[in-house]
Amino acid sequence: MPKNKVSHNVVLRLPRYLRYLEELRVRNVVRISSGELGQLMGITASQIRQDLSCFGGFGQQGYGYNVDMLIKEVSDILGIRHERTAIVIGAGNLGRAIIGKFPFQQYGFRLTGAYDLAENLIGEQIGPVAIRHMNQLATDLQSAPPDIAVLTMSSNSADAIAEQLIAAGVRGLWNFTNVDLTVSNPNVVVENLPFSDSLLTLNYYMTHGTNRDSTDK
Amino acid sequence: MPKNKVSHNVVLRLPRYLRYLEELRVRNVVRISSGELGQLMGITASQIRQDLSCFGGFGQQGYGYNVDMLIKEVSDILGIRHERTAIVIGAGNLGRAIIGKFPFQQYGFRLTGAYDLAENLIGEQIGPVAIRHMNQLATDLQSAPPDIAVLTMSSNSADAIAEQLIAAGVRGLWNFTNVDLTVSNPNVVVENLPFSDSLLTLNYYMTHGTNRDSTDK
DNA sequence: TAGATTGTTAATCGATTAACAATC
DNA sequence: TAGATTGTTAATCGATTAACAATC
Repeated sequence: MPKNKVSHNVVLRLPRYLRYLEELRVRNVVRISSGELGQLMGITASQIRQDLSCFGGFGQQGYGYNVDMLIKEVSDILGIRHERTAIVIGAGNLGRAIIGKFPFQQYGFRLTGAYDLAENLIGEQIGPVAIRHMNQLATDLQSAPPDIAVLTMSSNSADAIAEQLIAAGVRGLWNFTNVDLTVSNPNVVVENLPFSDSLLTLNYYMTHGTNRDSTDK
Repeated sequence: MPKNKVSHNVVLRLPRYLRYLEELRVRNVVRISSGELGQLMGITASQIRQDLSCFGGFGQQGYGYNVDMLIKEVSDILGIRHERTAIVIGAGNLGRAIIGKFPFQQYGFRLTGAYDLAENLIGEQIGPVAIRHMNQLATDLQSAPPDIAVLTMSSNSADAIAEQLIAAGVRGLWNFTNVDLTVSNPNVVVENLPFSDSLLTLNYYMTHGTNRDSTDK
């Protein structure tokens, strides 16, 4: 569908566009120009138009973009239309937070299972799912592998479990453990989200100053 | 301390260098060349040398880099040496996960408080801290504002609380809510970590294929 | 219509990669 | 010493910004 090559940087900005557009919709804003949106997001109007033009012409000269329509378009680009299934591996506090609070539906996902090793958690109902024991995972995967798995268990089992999931046909890994997963299968997509990297980035700028562009002597 | 301008991209890679180096140390690897490290991380040797050279010459011709020494240097660059204090706002599952599991110490932080609105949580001890009521925050901030605050409460109070924290002297915000915080004060650093962006990026590549570079017809 | 704003092409800027002399 | 690998300069590549004709 994309007209040209779409750079990774563009892909990273798309979800942010969507968030800002949804906030505009909440505020009952009907139309927005690239100039206004850029000001809101702290980026140039040029960049917005350039980014969107990778996927089509969604605006109108002299008018700008219809917020509702652009939300639909960006959602489609991000694949939200495809209903996908997800399971969560690990029902500790992080797993619970994600199972209970994360709005999977809003992003086109349906939560179909959650797994943990701790006996005392098995059977507990959180949000839409009941926690099952890890030793049931293999069987469950065989009957109906989910599209993605959310990894919130401890880092040391990450590689082995990832391998098992991929062998069963899981096509996406949303990885909250602190080890980068690298997967050879080119049909499997991995998104690593190491919290520590984010804190260290914060710490860097607290230490060296936030003047990313200024001429520091 | 940095010799030249340090681009944001470089800063984003530093924590990842640190993670890989620490893994090498665990595996008792004493020295590593930019070539080997690059292969491990999936980036070019040139990039590693270029990145590190922003901060100094840490290697040795014909030898490469001493792992231990480079860990120290990168840690220093990232400001881990500075002992900093942190509080967590919000003691729901996500807050608990972070309070209980995140290795703040390893990154130079000391957790000094946690706050929530829910009466039934007040006083509960998690890891090193006892949960206090949000209405004590103002007083606590007055006597000893922390260096950073970790925001894990619901998005709708984010702006107001951020403002309160900054007014009290907090210099860094590690923001897990789903709204971007933008802060006018140039001395305050914000790191937004919206989970949804990450899931949508995953979804994009699942939808369009992961061939970031291949010539897609 | 006149004004506003798009999509796109061209110009600029910055980041990554390649190359190599220096040297451990 | 010969081989390996750095730090750095130069070349390439890609991403962002600027400009503008097209047009709602």
